[in-house]
Amino acid sequence: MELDARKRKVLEAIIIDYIATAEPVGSRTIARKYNLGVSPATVRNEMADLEELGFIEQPHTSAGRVPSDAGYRYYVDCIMERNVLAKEAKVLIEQSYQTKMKQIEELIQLSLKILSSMTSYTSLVVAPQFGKSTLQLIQLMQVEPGKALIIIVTNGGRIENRIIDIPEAVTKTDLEIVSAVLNEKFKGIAVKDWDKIILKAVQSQLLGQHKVFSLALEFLDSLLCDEAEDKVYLAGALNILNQPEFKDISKVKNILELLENEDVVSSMLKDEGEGGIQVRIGTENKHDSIKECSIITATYKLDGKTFGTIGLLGPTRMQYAQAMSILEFLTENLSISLKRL
Amino acid sequence: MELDARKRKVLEAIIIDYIATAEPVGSRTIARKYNLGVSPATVRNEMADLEELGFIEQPHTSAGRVPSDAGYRYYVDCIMERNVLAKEAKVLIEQSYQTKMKQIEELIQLSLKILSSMTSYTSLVVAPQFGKSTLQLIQLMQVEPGKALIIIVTNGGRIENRIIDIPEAVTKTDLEIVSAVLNEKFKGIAVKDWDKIILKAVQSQLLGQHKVFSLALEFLDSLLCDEAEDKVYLAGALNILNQPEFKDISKVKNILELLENEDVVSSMLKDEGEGGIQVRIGTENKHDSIKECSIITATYKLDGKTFGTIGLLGPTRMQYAQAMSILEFLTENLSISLKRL
DNA sequence: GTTAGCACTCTCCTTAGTTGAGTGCTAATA
DNA sequence: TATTAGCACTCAACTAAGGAGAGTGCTAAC
Repeated sequence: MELDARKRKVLEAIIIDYIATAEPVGSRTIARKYNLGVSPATVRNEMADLEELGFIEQPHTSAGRVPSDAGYRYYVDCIMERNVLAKEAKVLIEQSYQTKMKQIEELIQLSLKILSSMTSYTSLVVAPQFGKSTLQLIQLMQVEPGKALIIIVTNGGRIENRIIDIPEAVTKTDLEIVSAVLNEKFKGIAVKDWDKIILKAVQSQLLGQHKVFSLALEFLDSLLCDEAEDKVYLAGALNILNQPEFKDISKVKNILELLENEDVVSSMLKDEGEGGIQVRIGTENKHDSIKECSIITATYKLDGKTFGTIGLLGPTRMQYAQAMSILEFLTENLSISLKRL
Repeated sequence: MELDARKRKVLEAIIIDYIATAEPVGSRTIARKYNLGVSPATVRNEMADLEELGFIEQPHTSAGRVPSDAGYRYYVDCIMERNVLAKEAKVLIEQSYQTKMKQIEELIQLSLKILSSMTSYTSLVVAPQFGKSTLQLIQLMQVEPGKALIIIVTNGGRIENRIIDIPEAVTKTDLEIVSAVLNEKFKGIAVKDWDKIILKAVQSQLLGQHKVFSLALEFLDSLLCDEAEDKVYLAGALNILNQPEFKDISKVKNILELLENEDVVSSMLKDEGEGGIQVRIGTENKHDSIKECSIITATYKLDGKTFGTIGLLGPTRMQYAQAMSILEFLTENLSISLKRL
């Protein structure tokens, strides 16, 4: 759809003004503040057209106009200029990533904090899907007779551990042998490639030797099952309370409840269209409670492969340009820090 | 302070009614609903006395009465009968603890969920202070050249790990030797007893042999420092939104912000008076944002020693008797499950 | 000591009127 | 033909006034 230049200007002015004020925008305001060089009457005519096209709406007869989801969509796709992030903001982000992180979780929490404090929206992450990591180390150790600690380390600094019950007869040496075999079999292989077939093969091949094998394999198997449940982190959820459109407590409650559900958050962030920054506006979201919100997502990488998704949740009346450029610059930095880990 | 029987009855009726309705209670309501066998006028006289004593208050001249913090305090200390928990509730809790838990964290999260769902208040835990645990296993492993994983397991199923940089020259055998020595020195000793003095002694004794020692000891040292920061968990924070006294969004915001701060939550739960169930009502709390809330806390144990604190946060208009008995029964079950871990 | 009766107070709700922002339409203008 | 000034109209938001209702404190009678 092509709009003529003036209509675009009017739409842009309405959106910018509404984003800033959260109040319906009138023709007079636009004509005066966004010097288009025409009278309010002319603007009114343009607005009537834009309304017919579905880009703006009137809350009630004698109010100003408010952008519709379609309006925001057009703005994001066709009007908005991709903001170049201010130097100070870049420096701020880069400095924040200077501190040495020890764990991948710390790094993610840090990223969320930066995002939320810079944008004052809610920031979300679905963490490294386990399946995409490759194994660096697997080790079994005796904790006390009858109990063993099994621990696996993957690239990106992720560590998983569990204590399992083992037969009392199993010795430390047994555990070391098992560890050695498992390391040999799985080291350097992506977790998602340890599919059931490989597991089964190893299992049938080695089962006779030690009961511990089957227990260890059980653990690995359960890890594979857990893989489906991505880990979710979020920060700045309470920023929602600052938005005037959410002064109604029941709306806020619905959103915050949604955010407490990891599966939901994970599905919210999953983007079909790979690559780059995705924007989902208002009703484009599946979940009812966030049909008045927009979500901006980006992916971060490790070893060149997409590793996880990080996103921002705000009202549809969102600072799209600014938020997108912050998110973009931050994911770059996150990916770099992740590699250094 | 001693109140005569009828004043106690009136106060009790006011509190029970107010807890149920969240509306100021009038003399007529009490006389009729809580059949005291006297007329509203008599009740009014009693109420005037109770107000003078500071146990109840009037929001405005022609409203009913509302309990004051002092009123709740008197009720909890002197009037309230300690509820015996209903069989069904006990069964519910016991059943919930049947499922086999693998990690202490899971166990705590489960407890919080039970608490919040049964009471519809917010439930809080400050987790096992590290210092109270005893070491079961400490182990160093090579992950890749130049990087080692250090892992320690304590009783109660707590596992801590970190990846540290080591000189590339360090071999697997070196790490095993170091692990063996550390295990020998520290196994079975409470973390808080590895005080700086012991650490220093070990350090000076062994430093010459391997650089890895100093790195490992550094890790242990940093664990000791981290000890001060208790881990905090919470569940059901959004239950606050259901309370009519918190329909004002700014109050809610203040409380939820407070709950996001781990140090604050930790200090809220710390109870000076050891043992048993503690109740802190309204202004008895230090933090301004929760001066309209009450907190009930209890401690749970491992090996006979107090291990952590679990608590409930609700409006001062709280179901004290019920909440206390649920909390009491739950901590017993939690302590038992913890031992089984 | 208890109670009925009554005047009084104060919040809450409803109604009506006023204000102001903003619109759409029409006719005049460039 | 596109633009604009003018004007009547609409509707939310605010304010003021007038009950209605709940509850009190006081007094006098029981």
